[in-house]
Amino acid sequence: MKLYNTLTKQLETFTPNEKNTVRMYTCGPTVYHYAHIGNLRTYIFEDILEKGLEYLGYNVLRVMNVTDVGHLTNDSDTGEDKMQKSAIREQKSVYEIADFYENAFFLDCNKLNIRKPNVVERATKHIDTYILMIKKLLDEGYAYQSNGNIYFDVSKANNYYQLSGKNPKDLFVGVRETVEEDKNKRNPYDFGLWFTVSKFSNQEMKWDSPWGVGYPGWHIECSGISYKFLGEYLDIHCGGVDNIFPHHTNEIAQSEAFLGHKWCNYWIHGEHLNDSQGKMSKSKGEFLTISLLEEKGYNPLAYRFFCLNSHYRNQLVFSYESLNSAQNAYNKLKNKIKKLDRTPNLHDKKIDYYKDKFKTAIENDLNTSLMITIIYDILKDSELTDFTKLYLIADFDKVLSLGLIEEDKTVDEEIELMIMNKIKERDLAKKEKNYEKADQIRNELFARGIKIIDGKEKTTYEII
RNA sequence: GGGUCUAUAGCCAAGUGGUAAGGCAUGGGACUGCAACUCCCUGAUCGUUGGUUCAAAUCCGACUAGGCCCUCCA
Repeated sequence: MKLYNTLTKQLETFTPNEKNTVRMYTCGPTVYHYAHIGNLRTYIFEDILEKGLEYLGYNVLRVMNVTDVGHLTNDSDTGEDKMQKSAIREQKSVYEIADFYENAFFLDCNKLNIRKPNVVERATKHIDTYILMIKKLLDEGYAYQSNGNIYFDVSKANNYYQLSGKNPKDLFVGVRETVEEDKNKRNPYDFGLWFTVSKFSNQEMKWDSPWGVGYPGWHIECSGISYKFLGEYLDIHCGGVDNIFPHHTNEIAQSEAFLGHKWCNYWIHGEHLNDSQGKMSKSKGEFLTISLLEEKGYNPLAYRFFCLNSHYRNQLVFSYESLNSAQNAYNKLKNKIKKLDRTPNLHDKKIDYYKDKFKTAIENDLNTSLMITIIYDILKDSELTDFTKLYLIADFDKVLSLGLIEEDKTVDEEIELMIMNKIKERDLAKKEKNYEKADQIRNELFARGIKIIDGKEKTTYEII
């Protein structure tokens, strides 16, 4: 399996620390608002990675955090905590907000067939672990206390700039003016591990610590949760590209300083979904959520299909034109699969051939577009029986999770009889060239979710 | 300014040195009373420009355009 590693900036053959087990950590959502479809693109990619690894025979242990504390809001409103801000906006406690949006997040994931990771942990539930880590970092000189807060000293870290590819000499150039300099830091890239002096007024979430009552820095939660649930050695860490710096960079610094050795071997990042203006955000343009797409008549899985048609490391531009095209293609594809004959008749001559092709696509840095093409190839292959086609597609859909194989919709006999009578009636009307009546029957059935299909030999129907 | 990524038909997109997958849309045809569904046919020399090579969309350089990051972000 080849994956692009941000750490080394190249495609690498993936080898986990433990032979058949993959320890994988993925940064989760900050639950202060609904996720937009751009956020969800990253979770789709991670879902494919997890399932792809499983398809190749690995046992994947996946952990994800849910951030329910302490992130700043976007740059238009300075010095407010996102959770706090939502709490004020919605007049709920920060914990109620977190519960609500965490739930909403997993509902969205569910609609997109994104499987929930084995372990999902709230940031606020592991304060003791962060304190333990920070203590050690202080003891070993990686961190320092300054004016009530604890900071990580970036100059003590090995290869601090490796992941982001930044050059420390260019530190100050171009740093945004809106960012207020924290005078307590020794080095401008130093980052907070624990705050007792809050930038926010009425910070609601606070915990006791050896350094006073306060709250953890943003980066320590992922290092802490990963350490607690996956141990000292991590195989894969994922997230969106925007996390490369500073979040993941800082995670590496603090985790490796704490552990005293290399922590994670593969850093895999998903590119963004953009709109015509550039990066999608919650504060700009239309706030695109899965629910909004549903309201507009789109199937969430058509959005998944849209994402899978491109590569996770390519920026993808969202437009309704593209989504329409994806939904069209998705429906047609499902339609073709629905028409396959389900009579058991396995003919396995080419099963391995297609499975190998599919594996190769996974191994090629998750080439999802190619995976979908293989489905089309199978459908067109006249050497395969329908049953074999269904078997293969179902097998591949374990990774793609596009809901390609639907359960047979059974119709009870009474209704079936009714439909057949209607069809007979309509055929008669057609024979008599009474098209008005024929169309009326067709419309009537359609309104009840029954679609008439006029074939060459006979008329059939389909339940929609 | 520094870093990083990208540039393939109307749109999405694969391609990792040997003469351009796939999908959507368009147009034509078959089927139909009409329509829908379905089926068949239909399109590009790969941003520009140098170079390496027997051979480049694929490697290297320059240029152009664009995205993202530079302590909020998937």
